[in-house]
Amino acid sequence: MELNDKKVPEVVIKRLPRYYRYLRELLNQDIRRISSNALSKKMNVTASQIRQDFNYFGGFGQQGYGYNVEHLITEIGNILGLNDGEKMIIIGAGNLGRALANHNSFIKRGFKLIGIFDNDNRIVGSSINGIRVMSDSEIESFVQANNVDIAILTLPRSAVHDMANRLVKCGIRGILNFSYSELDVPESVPVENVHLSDMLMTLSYRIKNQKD
Amino acid sequence: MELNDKKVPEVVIKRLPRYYRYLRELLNQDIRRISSNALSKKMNVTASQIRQDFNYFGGFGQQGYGYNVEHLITEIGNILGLNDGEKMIIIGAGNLGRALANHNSFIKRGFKLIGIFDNDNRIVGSSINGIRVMSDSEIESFVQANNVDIAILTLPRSAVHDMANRLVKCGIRGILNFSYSELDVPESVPVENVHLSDMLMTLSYRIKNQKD
DNA sequence: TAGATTGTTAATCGATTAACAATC
DNA sequence: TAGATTGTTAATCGATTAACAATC
Repeated sequence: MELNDKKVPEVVIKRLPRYYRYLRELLNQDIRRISSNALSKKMNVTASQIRQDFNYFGGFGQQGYGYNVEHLITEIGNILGLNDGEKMIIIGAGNLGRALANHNSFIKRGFKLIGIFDNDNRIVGSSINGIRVMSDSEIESFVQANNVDIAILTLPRSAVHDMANRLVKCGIRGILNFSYSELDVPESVPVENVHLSDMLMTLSYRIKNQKD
Repeated sequence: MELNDKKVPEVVIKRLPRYYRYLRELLNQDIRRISSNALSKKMNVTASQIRQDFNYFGGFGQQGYGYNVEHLITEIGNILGLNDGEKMIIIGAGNLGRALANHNSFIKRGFKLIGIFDNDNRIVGSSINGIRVMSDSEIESFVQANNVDIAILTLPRSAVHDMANRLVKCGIRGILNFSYSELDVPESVPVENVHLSDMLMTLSYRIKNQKD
């Protein structure tokens, strides 16, 4: 499947995981074929948008038939790189880091958690969900030796900037950041931020303005 | 400050917490006044957008001077309802629920965590970060008695739909959902989803397409 | 007053929706 | 073949950016 020359808008990329989720649910229910119209009703978007979105990547349907669910899942999975077995590490084995390490459902879908790091020597050497906790000082060598793709940062705000710099220097390819602070890394290293406070604030606004 | 009659776009609301964060940082550095232009450089957005955004709420600046940082923080805080002392509960005291309960920085900013619930009787009655863990069966009475605003759901996928229904019935006003499943609640109850798998997928795509 | 910077209108850009010819 | 539904172009809508008059 050749990519169109048109650049895929960010907003389309953000929708792909949601399509992926719904399509897998369909397949679970043994629904093997679906039209953009039927899918649009389930997902509460327009059929037009679905067809436009898929056509950024070349069109996966067939006129008069619709889309083959299994095929579509495979294609979207490939677009998202879910079959590449991206390797992840968690940095910061505090409450949140440990929770994420234990939460297998966050971690599956083709992503492999291969290391956890902390600067507290009392827990270095222990194991969380079968994964060894290593010392912060080993990060560089580990990332390079294992070609780590993604680092999940669950560090205090004060530590996160230095850590991001270290990671960029040793070749990390992407960062999922849970610290309440925006990272200043080169454009070439994509960052996704999970700012829970921001989400609470947005929620608060929406609650407050419910009846205006 | 009177609201304009124009409806505030969702995308503007989503930006408010980020403004709030940056402005607080400025105040920390004892910067008491800033122009849209200076702020735009720090935040990597256009000055035009900043002025447009603020003017949805009536305009907080002064020609020839710029914006008073402290005043702006207060106004945005009010818009977001951060001074309303919204009350929250966490439902599901597994790894993630406990991590969130312990993570005071997620919880501050005017949001009050007043209860944790779980269906495992072995932990009911214990305490996490000074907050009592109660039984699932007490949720309805607790929400009603305490006027709980927000429920944070850290439940298994299978349990989350029923729970959302129970919460809506007893008058919850908003939901922050960590389960990998979309909730089907009335429009009147805003939901924010934290879908970590989706974020990893987006990150994966961006890594994969870095050099195209 | 002169300079700076907002508030606001107008122009541009991009994303969503509608429409329909192509085609399975 | 007739019916269905895509792929794709055109129309609409909304959000961002530019420009500048108002004003501190």
